[in-house]
Amino acid sequence: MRWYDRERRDLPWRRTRDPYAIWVSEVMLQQTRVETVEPYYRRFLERYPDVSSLATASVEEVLAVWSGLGYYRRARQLHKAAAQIQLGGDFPKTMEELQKLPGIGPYTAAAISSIAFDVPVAVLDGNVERVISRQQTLDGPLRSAAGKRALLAAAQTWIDPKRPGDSNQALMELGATLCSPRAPRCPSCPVASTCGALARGQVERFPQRDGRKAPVRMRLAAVVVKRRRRVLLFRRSEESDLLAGLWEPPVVSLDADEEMSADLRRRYGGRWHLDESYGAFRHAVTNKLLEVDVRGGRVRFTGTIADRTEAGWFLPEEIDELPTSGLVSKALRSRG
DNA sequence: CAATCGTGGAG
DNA sequence: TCTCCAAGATT
Repeated sequence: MRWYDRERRDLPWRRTRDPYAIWVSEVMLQQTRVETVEPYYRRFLERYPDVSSLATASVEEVLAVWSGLGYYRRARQLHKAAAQIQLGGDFPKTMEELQKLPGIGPYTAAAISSIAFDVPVAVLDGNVERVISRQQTLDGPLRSAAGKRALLAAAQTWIDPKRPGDSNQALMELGATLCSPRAPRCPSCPVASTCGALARGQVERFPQRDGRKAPVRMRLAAVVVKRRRRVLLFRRSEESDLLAGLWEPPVVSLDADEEMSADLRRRYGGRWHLDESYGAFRHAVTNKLLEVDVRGGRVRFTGTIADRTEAGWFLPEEIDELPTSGLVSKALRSRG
């Protein structure tokens, strides 16, 4: 705690104890770095300063403000939960109440509960997992339920009942700034003298890495079509597993040839041209549309335009108000 | 339990 | 350029 009081970063969500603000920050911080979250947090709270303003906004607008932050389900759930909170009256305080809200799991519930309401419950996030597993030399299967329980129990012993929120944040701060996954700064660590992994000279071996599946690589080309300052965008279907409901320019897979059956490739080849009306590519000869369905990394051909999503032409300043992915919002904003 | 959801920075 | 993975939740 002495180390934290001395070294803690001055972050916007550490300047408030408003449960709503803490909640927003915690959801944004899920799997997302502090530096990335900061500007989004400021913008979000400016636009939606309280539960009521968020609850009455449209999902579309909330998604637009969220554009570029990723994991868009979080924005939908935040919006949905705001409505639930407003109906319930008081802001939920306990782990149990908080976890009933969409988008709030064990970590976020403990974080809000301890930081905003002084409830002495430990959080278990990636940082705490790493710090504890190193300090206690817990090399077991961290992914298992039993492993999580052991870590949580250990984390709980670090909680200062007088300052639950700060002790949680201290552990996370340690993991984020010194006890990093790679190249940890052990010489500066306040608990170095008690660290089991350091004593063994095996800090970077903790926690045990889990075998990760190789990602599917896709080469995609986004085509920016401009006509009198306006840019062509189309809207992904709400049912899409990926970037559902978000706007984007026409996108085609550069690996389409590999996905095409040998037969189709022989007969139709790659003579596609952009169909501006539908934001897809139409084959020069067959008049078929090339629809890019990113689900499963597969490209499909469709013969109809019936299931095309909405399309439109937008001015650069209008794009800010649309729900888009980071690729679109950042690229189009910076390059017009 | 394991897969899935976006994006960006560090090493 | 490439790998790893971050203040996780959900199914």
